[in-house]
Amino acid sequence: MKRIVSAIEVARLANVSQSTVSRVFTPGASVSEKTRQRVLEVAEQLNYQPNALARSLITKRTNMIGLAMKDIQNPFYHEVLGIFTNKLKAKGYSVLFVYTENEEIQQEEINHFLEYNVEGIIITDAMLSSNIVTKLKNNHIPVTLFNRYDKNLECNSVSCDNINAANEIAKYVDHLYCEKIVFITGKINTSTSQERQEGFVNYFKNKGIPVEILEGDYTYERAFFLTKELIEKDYVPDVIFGANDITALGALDALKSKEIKVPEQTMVIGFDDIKMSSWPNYNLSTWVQPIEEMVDETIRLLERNQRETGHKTVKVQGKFIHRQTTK
Amino acid sequence: MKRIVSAIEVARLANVSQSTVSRVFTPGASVSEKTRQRVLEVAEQLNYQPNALARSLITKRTNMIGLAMKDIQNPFYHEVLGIFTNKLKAKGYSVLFVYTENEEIQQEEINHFLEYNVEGIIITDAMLSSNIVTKLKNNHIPVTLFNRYDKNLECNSVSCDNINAANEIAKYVDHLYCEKIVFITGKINTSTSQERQEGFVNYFKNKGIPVEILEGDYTYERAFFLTKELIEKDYVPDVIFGANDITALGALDALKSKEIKVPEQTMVIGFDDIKMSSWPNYNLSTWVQPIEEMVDETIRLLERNQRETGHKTVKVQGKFIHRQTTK
DNA sequence: CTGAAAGCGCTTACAG
DNA sequence: CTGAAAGCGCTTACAG
Repeated sequence: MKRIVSAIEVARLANVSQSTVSRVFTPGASVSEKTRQRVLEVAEQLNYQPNALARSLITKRTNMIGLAMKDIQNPFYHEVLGIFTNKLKAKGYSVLFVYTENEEIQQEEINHFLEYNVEGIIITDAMLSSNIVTKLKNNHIPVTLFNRYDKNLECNSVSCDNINAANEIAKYVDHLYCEKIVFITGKINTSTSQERQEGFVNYFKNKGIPVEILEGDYTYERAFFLTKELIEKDYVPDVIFGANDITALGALDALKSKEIKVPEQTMVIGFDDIKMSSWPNYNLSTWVQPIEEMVDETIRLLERNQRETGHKTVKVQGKFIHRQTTK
Repeated sequence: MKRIVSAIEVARLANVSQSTVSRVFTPGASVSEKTRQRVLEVAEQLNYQPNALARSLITKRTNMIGLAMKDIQNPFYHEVLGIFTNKLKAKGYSVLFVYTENEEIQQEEINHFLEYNVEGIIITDAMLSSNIVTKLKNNHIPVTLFNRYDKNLECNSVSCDNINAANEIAKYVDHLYCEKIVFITGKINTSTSQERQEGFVNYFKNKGIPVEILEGDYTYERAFFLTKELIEKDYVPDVIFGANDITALGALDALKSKEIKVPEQTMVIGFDDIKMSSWPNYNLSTWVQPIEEMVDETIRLLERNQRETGHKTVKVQGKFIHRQTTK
């Protein structure tokens, strides 16, 4: 049904060899201007387009990057996705996209990437087993974890310096003389939630100030419920720090529904700076993850691995942005 | 640097021909159980994986679908993306993902898909020029517009029956005895906004009731601004119908910021039923687009075109869901 | 600057 | 059930 026009047909019509047609479509190859024009004309007329698959087979370069993503729920990752595809496109890569439902990427999804010979894999918001990392290493295909980190995994990782960020937030909260301090975690098995908790709680531990830890799961609904429950138990915190913005937004809405004044009675702080956080109705104070920078670093690590082996861990800083939910 | 293990190497080690190795990895091909086991073992040991590129070259099937998406801002499309990739994966397709910044998909993006010989293209939340549609038709590659429609374009289209939906909403509003009725449009050059406006406005036109049209652009910010402006001019509508949920949410927040009681003073209705609309703090009444059904239809149309030519337009119905922003 | 030829890693008639 | 061989559409030394 579908007939692919090949270089041979163009060659015949243009009265050149197939090699010459190929050269016309290979940047940098030497072809006389006259020949080039003729070939281009015929190609246009025949609707010819070089077959990337055949080309990849011989050049061993596919220009494809596998991108796996979880948690399509969190708007943060949509921004991430948009930036990744744009930057990757600008560098001439295509994106093979996989949406995964598990916290850990499955063998099946990785096989998929391998079959297509992707030149690199980016995993956002999910983890890999060390088995898979090893397998990938054997196949010499570089992997970068985006916004996740595991010191036992021998692969690249790019994330925010969560510990330091949470520490800064704690410092900020502390200078506001808060006593009743609440941290709502994200999914507790994620490095992001663990690190943010560590940075936040440790600061106060050193000062002998207790922090109430509530186990969330990075969803709005859970944070809403937890906060509501808190208020119903007559516990009105001075500040709630949510492990991400969605969490903080859930807490914020629960506070509002209970008619707690923000920031007067309770302050709320998030993490990510998703678009919604700056909506007039929320105006959430939060930690800005520098997505662009993180994406750039991720791509840089991947490209670096095309020349040399080994893996690197990159932590970017980001910054606190003060809006209306903190004093 | 990267060395691909080929079927030849497996064949040598397993003491069979390369053809046999190939057969082991071709479902339905006849191989003796004994041979199969031996080959599988060696393959495992060598970390062998059939090369999808080489396979595609000869079978003329790539199992790749090109998915182009705009407006990564609207959460509706994230849900769409998640469902598409899952359903496509379940059918054995890979997704080549492109994020586009223009309302109209560019030639460049399409070329990209063509080079990789995708078996079908899905365009969500964006349009195509008729030029490109023609080119695609010449290349026999089926296209389906998702949530967009243009009667002049000779390609498949799947969308909600927006006219009827908006008509139903109008009917609902009407039985509540509203007089001051506002419609906030989306991007005015989109079929979705146009159709929703048509269905809504025509109903009232027939009754001689005027509808105030405000030109939005499918963003929260714009809707917030327009609504705020309205209230500041002392015009408090009985109902605001936003062309999508994000628009309605912007209007809703503006109303709240002006301390207008919802739904008592002003009712608000959206379209899409994104996750946020059911957040406790919003509880937006809206029209549910049946995404799953729409995605299924889209894939069905694409697969249909592998057997027969021609194009179809599918309209699904969806339903109104009453929450707290309407009486 | 250009052509003939080898080869990338597969599938699939064809023959046995 | 299995192997030898042709061929998918390209790139790229090699030779001229």
